[in-house]
Amino acid sequence: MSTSDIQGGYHHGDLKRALVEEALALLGEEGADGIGLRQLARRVGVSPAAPYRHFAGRQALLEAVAAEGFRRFAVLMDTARTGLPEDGQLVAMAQAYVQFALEQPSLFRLMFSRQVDKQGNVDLQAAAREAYASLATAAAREDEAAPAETAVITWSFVHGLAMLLLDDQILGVSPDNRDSLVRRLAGRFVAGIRAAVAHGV
Amino acid sequence: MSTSDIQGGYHHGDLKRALVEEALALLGEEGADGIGLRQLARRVGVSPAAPYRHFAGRQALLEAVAAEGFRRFAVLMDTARTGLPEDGQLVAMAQAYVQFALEQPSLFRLMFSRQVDKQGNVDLQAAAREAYASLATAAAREDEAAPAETAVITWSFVHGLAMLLLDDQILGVSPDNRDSLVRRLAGRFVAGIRAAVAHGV
DNA sequence: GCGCCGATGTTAACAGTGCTCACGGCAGAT
DNA sequence: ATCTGCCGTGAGCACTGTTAACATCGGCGC
Repeated sequence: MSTSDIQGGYHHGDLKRALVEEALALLGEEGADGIGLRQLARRVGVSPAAPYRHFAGRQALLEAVAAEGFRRFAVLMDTARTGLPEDGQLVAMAQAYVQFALEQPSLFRLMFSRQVDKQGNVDLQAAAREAYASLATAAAREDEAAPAETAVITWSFVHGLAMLLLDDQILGVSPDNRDSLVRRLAGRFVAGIRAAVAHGV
Repeated sequence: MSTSDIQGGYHHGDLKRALVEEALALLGEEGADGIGLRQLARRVGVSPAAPYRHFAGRQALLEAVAAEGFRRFAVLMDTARTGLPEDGQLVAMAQAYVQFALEQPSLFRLMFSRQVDKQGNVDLQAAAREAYASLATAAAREDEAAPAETAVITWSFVHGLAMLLLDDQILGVSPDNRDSLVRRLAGRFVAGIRAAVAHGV
């Protein structure tokens, strides 16, 4: 009786999970602002106060959703690189990073918004770190002299690119040429790193 | 009688500006979520419905605040590069970019949040573009073969770095070593571009 | 089998919010 | 002096997060 059992009764069965899932579904339709505890409770079919048995408040619920988002993000990033030669992993992961951001814009925004507090939520913090781990590792491999710095630079570039695309800030980008743009930019960026490493900066 | 005149009367004088300024002040204290039209009206000393004479709604008010943020951002970026040799401008602007984000975290977040819609607000869109202009120009100068791509890559890197620092996502960063870290990373990034350009990628 | 009890749900209520609408007062143009 | 339009007021609606007191269920000790 652990996950989604006989939910037809006074007790729901697995309300906590149901709330998070419903919130994720709702995030696909509207932004994080439109996601409220009462609306969520209504959708799941419980009273407005029921969620408070499982979450300290709205923020706690949002943090649980964000943590789940980071877990899915981590899986996606890891899937993107498996089976590829080492010198192609970075570009592939950059594409996956951007793809996730654009396919789940509201979730991605929530994950990096101020509505969730990574300092005060260990679970969330751990999920976030894990998501970056594979990207950082691949980036660090490019530059054995200064792995940490190269990792941060790469991560910054990819994250920023995702953000700017999400904001539709880059001119002349349409859904069709977007993938190729990301591939081109990421390739160019990686080439820059390799050139710098090769010629000793 | 254009700005802040005799405000002691039935009519306020320059309520629109007063609301935006109060909102900016409030942003320094709490996040954008804590900023409400009623609270704002209360602080300024008008009735709850008064703001609706100047803004279509809460979102419009937030967009005006964000636009003002972009204008200040643009000034800061431009100030940062003036008087410097061309080959040092990029790093200086990167520092200014990050500094702005860290000094006004709530405003910066608002500027790039979904709460403001850059597509549907021409004023806001223009202010945003202007803010990036000088950074993009300086970046484009580095690579005459592919100026646009290099500009986007640089912009992505700087924006991502600011975001990650804002999120306290980068390990081992404290207020004292932060500036030097940004300078080092930005310098390294620029060196990468130059190496790639010099050796033809 | 029985009663208790903690976990989990419900109902009612409070304060606060965005937003709308009908109204009222001020100021400059006619 | 009157008219007109801008700008602020007040009341009210529907909604939200959150809390407190109460109800119900399932499992545990007896």
